Amino acid sequence: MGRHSCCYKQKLRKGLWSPEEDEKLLRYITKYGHGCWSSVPKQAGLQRCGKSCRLRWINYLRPDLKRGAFSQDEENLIIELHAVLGNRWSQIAAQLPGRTDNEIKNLWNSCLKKKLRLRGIDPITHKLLTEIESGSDDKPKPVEKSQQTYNHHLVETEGSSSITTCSTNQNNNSDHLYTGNFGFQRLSLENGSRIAPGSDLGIWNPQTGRNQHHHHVDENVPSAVVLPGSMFSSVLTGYRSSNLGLIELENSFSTGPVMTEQQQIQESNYNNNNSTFFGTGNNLNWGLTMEDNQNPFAISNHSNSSLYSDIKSETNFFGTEATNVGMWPCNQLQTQQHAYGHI
DNA sequence: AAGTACCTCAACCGCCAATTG
DNA sequence: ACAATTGGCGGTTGAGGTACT
Repeated sequence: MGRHSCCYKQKLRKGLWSPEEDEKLLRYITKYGHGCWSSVPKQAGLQRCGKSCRLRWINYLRPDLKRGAFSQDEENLIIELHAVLGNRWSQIAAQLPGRTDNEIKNLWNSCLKKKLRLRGIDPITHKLLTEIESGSDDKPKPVEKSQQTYNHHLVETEGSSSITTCSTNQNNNSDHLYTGNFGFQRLSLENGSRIAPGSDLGIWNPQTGRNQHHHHVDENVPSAVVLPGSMFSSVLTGYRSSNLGLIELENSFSTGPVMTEQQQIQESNYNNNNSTFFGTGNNLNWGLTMEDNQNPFAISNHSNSSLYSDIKSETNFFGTEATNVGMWPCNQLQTQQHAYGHI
């Protein structure tokens, strides 16, 4: 197929749209909506195929488009999303209101790829070019779906190969392992922090202002389970870093509570009565937490409904957009939003 | 000034999956 | 159940503009 059947039935215009055509399409859709695209050109009096009308509307005419150059924030976000999603432009565009997949794709191909190379980063794998040249065996991102079947144990990864690279120093500061999301908060984990298996982690490079490495913490890290006390040693204001958690990648971009981790939590052998919360969340303004003394072990004995009984509203959750799973000290849960993060 | 190379970006192409009849 | 149609996506193209020689 390819070209739709309507294109064969009559001689249709191709190429750039004239202002008159734009006007016709805009007027028609504003008044009637697009409905079935294949019938739009006829109704609107256009010598175009429906597919062409759809594209013109989506990429140029619809009123919610943000015009003009991409901001630095947007560029950074695209780079981070690309590291996770690869060339899934429509999914990337879904995280940038007012931007189309087409323009993001164009920006990537014409500009961002080049910028990354200049920084010494491979735009396909998002790894340092020097690492690639030296023959690293690490597989490139994005994580394939098949890799996202995490096991459900929270384990200490200190000393494991997944995390030891985070302990190197750069710029006279420790090379923090940042966890977080695509919002505007960044949480740092000092070397030795405990990471959930199955997590995707990034290491923030202050020189480049972005993640330089991505690590997928092995699902079968053999260490024991514990998370005594605070997991996050500091909070910095900045941009996103990586995904940390147990939620499937696709779900991490959904808009409502992600229920899939329920089973994961229930199966967790996390067994600790101290103050650490195991928080889960997803994007936008929703997050799921376990309250009070409901450590995951205790919650695992609750009914399914109680596990998700506490859905935090916007006011209690500072995170935005894509989120995975995280942990934070309970004494900061309600009052110091920036401290616990939204992961 | 002219020719060429490069860049940007709107639009098309071809494929796939979902929907429709 | 099947084929045709449709919507959606990522890859690619090429016109027009700009920079360089």
